[in-house]
This record gives sequence, structure tokens and C-alpha cells, in this order.
Amino acid sequence: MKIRDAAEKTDLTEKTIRYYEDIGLVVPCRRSNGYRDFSEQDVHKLNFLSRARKLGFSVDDCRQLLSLYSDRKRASKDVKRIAEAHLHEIEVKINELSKMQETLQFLVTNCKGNDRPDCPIINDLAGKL
Amino acid sequence: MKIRDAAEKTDLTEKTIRYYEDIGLVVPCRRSNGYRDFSEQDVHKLNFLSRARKLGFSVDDCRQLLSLYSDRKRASKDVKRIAEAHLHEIEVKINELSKMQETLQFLVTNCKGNDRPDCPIINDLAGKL
DNA sequence: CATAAACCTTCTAGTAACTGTAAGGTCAAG
DNA sequence: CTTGACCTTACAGTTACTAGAAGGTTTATG
Repeated sequence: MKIRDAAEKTDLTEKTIRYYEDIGLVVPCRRSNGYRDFSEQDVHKLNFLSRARKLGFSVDDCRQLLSLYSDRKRASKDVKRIAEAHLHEIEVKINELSKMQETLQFLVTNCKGNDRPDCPIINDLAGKL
Repeated sequence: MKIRDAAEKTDLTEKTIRYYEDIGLVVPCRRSNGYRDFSEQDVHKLNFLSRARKLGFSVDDCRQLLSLYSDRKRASKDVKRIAEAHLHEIEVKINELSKMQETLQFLVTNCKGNDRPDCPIINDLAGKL
């Protein structure tokens, strides 16, 4: 299967698929003309990557997950460990963003948003209270 | 004031401050020996940047905010517009992360995390259900 | 059959916002 | 006078791609 079809089947771009080959994640065979030839197996892996990335796993996490995916003797605790670590990162990010959101919402609400210069947002950023 | 002191007063690293000079955000004078010499004004601006970055504004947003900060004739609506756009981005990110969190939490909860290979996380990523 | 469109290839550079490291100049203290 | 703390620049690396250029191959059309 050529790269375009692989891209369509996996909801990845051709660029991304080539990139994943570059970094050694999924390396397809080549035809005699030099074109990449993706097997069903390759497409499965790309789909796996596509889904894992959409859950926010880093490419490095994906590499490990893909290795576990291909390992019939894997221990589910190894998978779970990676997922839990990622879950923790997500929680941390959500907390950070929520704090920003709260502060910003307060400032925006109190900003009149008119043609005058006085602005609680600027004041806050300037450290003036 | 030398860069080390500026860094301490603004909760930025020296690297970051040099970077901000590189991209033209805060450009201090130089002493005869080539050392940077930060004025109080410079430190105010760096502090402004430090706070804006901590609220998640992009460096590009910061550039605009800094310009508005220095503009006595600014209209608060210009500031508010930037802040609202950023607030919206934050909301979008939180929503994305929350979805990931929900899915991942479900999968992690259902993974036994033992030495056996069967794993709902891997199954989900593989598209098997 | 020629050619043009559609597809494929590699390579380099750019993105965001820094961080790390190396090589080297300056200055105050002992 | 030399040691150590501080300063400088410059270049590479980080993440995960994306854009674009230059060019080879295949397929469809006139």
C-alpha cells in the first residue's frame, strides 16, 4: 500500500508517516521504484500510534507502548505504569491551566474593554495592585 | 544592574533574559566592558513578561501586551481582546485534556496492572474492542 | 505516443520558547 | 597573580512535526 492510502487509513499525514519512519517507529519496505510499501501490519502500528498520540502520549511513550503492543509476553503493569504517568502529567497540566483560567477570567471580567487606557489586566501584569 | 540581579528580581533565568533581548523584547544598555546594564524600566518590563508568561500568554502575545503596557494612550479593549483570545485557547486545551483524562482514567482503572499480557489500554490503542 | 496531472522521493529549514554546553573575556578577593 | 565568580557569544538540541523546493515515476488524457 502506498503512503497516501496508509495516511488515509490511519488519520495521519504523509509527512507524519515519513517522520515516524525517520525516527524508526514504523519502517515499511520499499518497492523497486523506491516507493514505500506499507503492509497491513505497518498500518496497524500506524493506527496504534495515531490513537496513542490522540490520547496525548509523547512520541517516546508511543515507542514504548508500540514495543509492548508487539510483545506477546508483555506485563500489563508495564503498560499501566506508562499510562498512569501520562495521566498524572495531564492532571498537572489541567491544574496549571485552570489556575491561569481563573486568574484571567477574573481580570477579563473586570476589564471594561473600552477606549480608555486603565486596565486591570495590564495592572496585574505590571504588578500594580 | 547586571543580568544575575535582573534574573533574581524577575524570576526569569539569565538565559531567558538573553533570549528576550535576542528577539527584541527588552534590550538593555551595555557597559563599556560589554556587560548588560538593566535599568529599573527594563526590570519592570521583564517582570511584566514574567507574569504574562506565567499566565500562559505566548511570547508573541507578550510582545503586544508589552507594547500596550508602554502605551499611555492604549485602549483597554485591545488588551481585553488579547486576553479573551488566550482565555479561549485555555478553555480549548482544558477540554482536550479533560477528554484524554476521561478516556485514560477509564482504561487505567480497567487494567489489572499485573504480569499478564492482556491489557485494555493496549487493546484500545490497537482499536480492538 | 507525448505530455500533463498526480503521485512519489529526499533534503533543508522553520516552528515555540527556551536550555545546554563550549570557549573565552572581566573583575574582585586573597 | 591567580583563583573563582561572573559575564560574553555562538552553536546545537529539545518536541513533533510542517512547509517548501527540486526532482523522479506513474497514470490518465488528447
